[in-house]
Amino acid sequence: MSDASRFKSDFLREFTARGCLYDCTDPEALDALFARERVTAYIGFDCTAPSLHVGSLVQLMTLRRLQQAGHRPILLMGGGTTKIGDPSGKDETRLLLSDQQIESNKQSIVKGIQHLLKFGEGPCDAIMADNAEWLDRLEYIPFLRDIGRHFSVNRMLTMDSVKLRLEREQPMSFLEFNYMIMQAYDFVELYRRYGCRLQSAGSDQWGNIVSGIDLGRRVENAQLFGLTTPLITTASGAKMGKTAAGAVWLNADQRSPYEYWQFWRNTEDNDVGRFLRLFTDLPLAEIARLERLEGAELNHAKIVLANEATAMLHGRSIAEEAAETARRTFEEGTFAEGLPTFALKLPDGVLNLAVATGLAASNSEARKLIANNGLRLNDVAVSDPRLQVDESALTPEGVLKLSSGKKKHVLVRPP
RNA sequence: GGGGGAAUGUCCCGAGUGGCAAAGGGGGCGGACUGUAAAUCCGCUGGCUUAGCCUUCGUAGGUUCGAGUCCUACUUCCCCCA
Repeated sequence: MSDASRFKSDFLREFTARGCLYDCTDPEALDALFARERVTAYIGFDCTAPSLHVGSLVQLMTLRRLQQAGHRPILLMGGGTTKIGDPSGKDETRLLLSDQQIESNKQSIVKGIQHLLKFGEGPCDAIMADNAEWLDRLEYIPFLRDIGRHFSVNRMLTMDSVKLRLEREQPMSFLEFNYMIMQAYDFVELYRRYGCRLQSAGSDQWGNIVSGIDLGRRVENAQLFGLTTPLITTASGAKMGKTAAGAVWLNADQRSPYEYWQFWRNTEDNDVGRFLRLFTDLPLAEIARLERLEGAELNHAKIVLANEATAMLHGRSIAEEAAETARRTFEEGTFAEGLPTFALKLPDGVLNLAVATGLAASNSEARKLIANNGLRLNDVAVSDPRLQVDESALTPEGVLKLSSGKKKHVLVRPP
């Protein structure tokens, strides 16, 4: 699947060369379709949280690359399917969200990723849809007769999303069992509404995609396609986008642009080239050059990666600010205004400050951090957990820098 | 319907003779070494007003000076017989 030269279409050549392609139904026919006409394609995102995280970035990049190659992407928000919950890859049923929660998550998600795609009325402007528009209105009996009859329960039981749950003896409700059918129906509905021919997603969605393709053939006699991207892990094998502090959210109000920049800056050496290809728009030749850097020189490539990834999500000037904050903090070791800042009243104990700024989860954890020589106040290690911090500790700039370890720094500025 | 087994530190896996804040991993955090990398080594890893106190071993009761450990009931899951 990695040989880009076998494709004729610009999109699939580029997509493959960047390491985005995992699997594809009928690659030859899809390639021909891409080469021949403007293709409408979609990816669905459920609204389970107020923000997507880095784990969804490959999918978002797919939509972006489709658009760049002159095709038309559909961003499908799962306002309806989120009410059911996707069982794929999960051992346990997810908590059900309220309709209001789903709606508010949807708004927030869309806001967070607006820079990645160009929406509008043009021929390859992105379209936003919400499957609640059609799923909420389904009538049970007609739906079962028109759509349900095309699904074989025997076959559904063999799909990984269901099979794995059954094999591991984890309960699966009938509600979740229906998720696959809803997703399949989405594909058909998007075909009817927008002439959508392709669904893309992560490789764990293969079964759901194929179900949609089958359904399209049966009810619309349409030839639909599926394209999956690899599950991205780091070179050390960890799932990407999960850090100790939790998921790497895309929305700025959950993970500041500076922290987002830092996330990319801390990429492992062995991931730099791959991540540049997957997560930036830089030309492949430029990436090849950056990737050849060795030793400490590779840090330059990581900075480029952080700049590009942050600029794409938040805009170029915000990325530059983040880069400058990082440069001042790490290269000069000085105070940088762009660090996460907390307004806290000042005569206070260090333990309280560490907890209030999120550097420690509890007083006990803060004590342990101090015992391990890991907490620093204005770059000086704190040795006494009972230390009281007052205004005299403020720098000339009127702030206080508190650090946990070498990398996590925050500022405290009294109100 | 009958019989047997399992549930442990709210990240995961997992040991646990009646004295247990509970072995050992993984993961995570901190330190050393570095390049804000990896690998390696060391420390920490329930909470609090931290020489002490409080809350934890599926749920609810009970026996005991003392229960993760014994008894009873319940819940969920696994295996066997019908």
